[in-house]
Amino acid sequence: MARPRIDDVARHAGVSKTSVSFAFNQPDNLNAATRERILASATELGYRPSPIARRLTSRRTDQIGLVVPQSTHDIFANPFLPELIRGIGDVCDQEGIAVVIVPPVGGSIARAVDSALVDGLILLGLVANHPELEKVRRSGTPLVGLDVEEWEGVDVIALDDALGAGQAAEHLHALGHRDVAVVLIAQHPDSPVDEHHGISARRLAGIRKGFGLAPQADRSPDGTTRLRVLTGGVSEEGGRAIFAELAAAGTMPTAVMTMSDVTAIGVMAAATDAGVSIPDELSIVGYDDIPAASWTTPRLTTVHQPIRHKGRRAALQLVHAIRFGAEHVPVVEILPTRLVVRGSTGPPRDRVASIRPGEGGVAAR
Amino acid sequence: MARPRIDDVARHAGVSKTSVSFAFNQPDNLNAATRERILASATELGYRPSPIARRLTSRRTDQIGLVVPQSTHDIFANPFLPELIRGIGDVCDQEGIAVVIVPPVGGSIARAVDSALVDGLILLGLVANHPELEKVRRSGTPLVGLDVEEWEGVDVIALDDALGAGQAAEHLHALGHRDVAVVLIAQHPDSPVDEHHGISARRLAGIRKGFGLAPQADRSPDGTTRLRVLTGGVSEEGGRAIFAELAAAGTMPTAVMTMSDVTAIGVMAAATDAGVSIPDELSIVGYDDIPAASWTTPRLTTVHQPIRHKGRRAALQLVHAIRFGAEHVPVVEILPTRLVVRGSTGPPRDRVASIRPGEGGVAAR
DNA sequence: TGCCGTTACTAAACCGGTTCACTAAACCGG
DNA sequence: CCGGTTTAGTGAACCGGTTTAGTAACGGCA
Repeated sequence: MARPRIDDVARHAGVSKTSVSFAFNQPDNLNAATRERILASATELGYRPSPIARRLTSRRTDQIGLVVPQSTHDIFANPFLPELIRGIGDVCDQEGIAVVIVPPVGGSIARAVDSALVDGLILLGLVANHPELEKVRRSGTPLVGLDVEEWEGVDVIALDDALGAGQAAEHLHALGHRDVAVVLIAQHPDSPVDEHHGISARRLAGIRKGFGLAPQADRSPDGTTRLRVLTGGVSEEGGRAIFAELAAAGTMPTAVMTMSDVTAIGVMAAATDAGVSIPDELSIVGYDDIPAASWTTPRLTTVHQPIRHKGRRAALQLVHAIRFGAEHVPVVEILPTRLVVRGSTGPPRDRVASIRPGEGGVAAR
Repeated sequence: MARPRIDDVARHAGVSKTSVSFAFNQPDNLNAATRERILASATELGYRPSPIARRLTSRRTDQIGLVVPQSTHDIFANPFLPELIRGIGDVCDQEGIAVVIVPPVGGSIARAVDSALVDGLILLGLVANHPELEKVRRSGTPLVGLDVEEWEGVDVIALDDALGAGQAAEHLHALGHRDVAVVLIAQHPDSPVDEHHGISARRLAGIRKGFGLAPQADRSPDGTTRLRVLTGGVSEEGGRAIFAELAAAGTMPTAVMTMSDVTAIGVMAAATDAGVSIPDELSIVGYDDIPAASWTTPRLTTVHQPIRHKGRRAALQLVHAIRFGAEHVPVVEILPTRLVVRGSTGPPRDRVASIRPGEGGVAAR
């Protein structure tokens, strides 16, 4: 009744287990008749070589892991992830490698990594000072870091975060926005955003520069320009919560910049529900340029990043690192971003009236 | 230089390998001092128990596979999938089980399944007469089928496809639509849709009934009602292609029904680009009710299905099947669907003028 | 002192395959 | 008919852990 093993087949076919192994893996080593007999026995007994045992000798799992910093439920609320996986899949499908999602187990990324059945890992959204990062590196598995700072001996595929966010900030500044909410990424809702590390910190620096502010300042010396720095979850709901927070604050900013399109879409949806017109009463800028960014009305102004390409590059580097081991030379690759101006940004309302009544959106796409 | 093995640690710490194993798995079997010494040796040598070897004795991989009928690239173009995975993740994260994406390898699902490193499989989008299905079942791994017909000895989580699609059809019929395009799912672009099996066939049957047509008919006897049955890819691009196909056909239908929201969104985007107003000139109905269905303007009328719940149920049944083996009793569960009427459907234009000029949409969130 | 139950640890078997080193028989050219 | 090569197949070692069964040392108790 138990799963038949290779010895069972060998006995049934009257051969050694080596021959059974050959029948499946190196048929040319066997006489055609013998091979058929073995395969027939295997079929009759319902035998299939154990994938695990096979992996033990090959010492490869033919799997790579995508390490994400949050639960599967939360992380897949962001359409960025599927888009990234599409890129990873382009490489992995080709190579016969399966992709495993590796969320933290019991809150610990290191523990998840230690028990993960993979030949290599793509690390997503980990800040450089993450306490478990060094442990993960010591695990010995090949790593590719996405959106992390340069990292000794590890491949890194990242963006020029400050630049992309800075361009968006300049765009808003040029339109006349002086009171802008900036929504950073709340990774763990309870822990505050690190001002010195991570994606949010780098982008915030670019944004301040784009608005002509001093490095740590949220207001200009003359008080005319003001940044409201908030944090929100990366999901539609997170964006809706941000809008509610802003609406409850009394005065609304004239624009909102988010670190992800899905958050921006949430802000937009909540604004629309509340009868706030976009972009006249509120301009919204996203980040990523996921497909859904052009499904909204108005379409979302956002910082484009080549998500699928990023996934492909990460997978390619990882496959190379796995294949060539010590000979592999890690790469740090900064991918280009660009601001895509669509309909969700325009001059703030008080200036609209004096320039062009009616729709103040900037046409695009 | 090679990865240290358990024997290396044992030698270094001056104990047997059993003790090293204990240090990691059953610390209570060891004197505290010994345990610390072993762990120190392990750290010094950079030792970590091989996840594969571990799995060989435990005979569990602690992974489940999500078998998809297309490439990772194509399948993740549909936001349905991430939503499903969120549900699966709710269960798997809890149970310490990782989720693997299992696309066909070299076109063969059976081959992918045979080499998959999993304790069980969730099968997505496979028709009951799929040639490899029986092979997959014989692999002996626990299975849960999503959206398949009842299947001997296998858990099935599905929808009442005919009912949900039928309600949408009735809705369009009641609005006055008589010339409607129905976009079925093109699984393999080259192979025609099976009229008798699979999701598309079941839904089409419901649609015909909803329009008052005979079982195999695409026109009513009096010729007033007409269904144009097409197939398209499940992606925004697929939807855009469908619109192009319709636009090239000379006369446009007054409504389009699709089998997925993402296709509907593609149709809507292409229509908007072409200056076709929705729903006045073209009504659009989707299927699934993914989050993005309410990000469009107008919001998408669609058949809601409980996607995340479906994922959770599938994962729960699978975990149960894995845990209880022969004692597990397979279940067939039909989840409810409901039509959600939003803004993308309205009376066809020629009737709009006589009823209510201007926006003809049916309001809804 | 002798018996028993813990505690701490170990040798050997086992998980289910693949690979290495080797042999017996068949074949082949000179 | 002989030495050398090919074909077909085998037993044993190995992949890297866990588990089983057992032993030695020690303390407690009658």
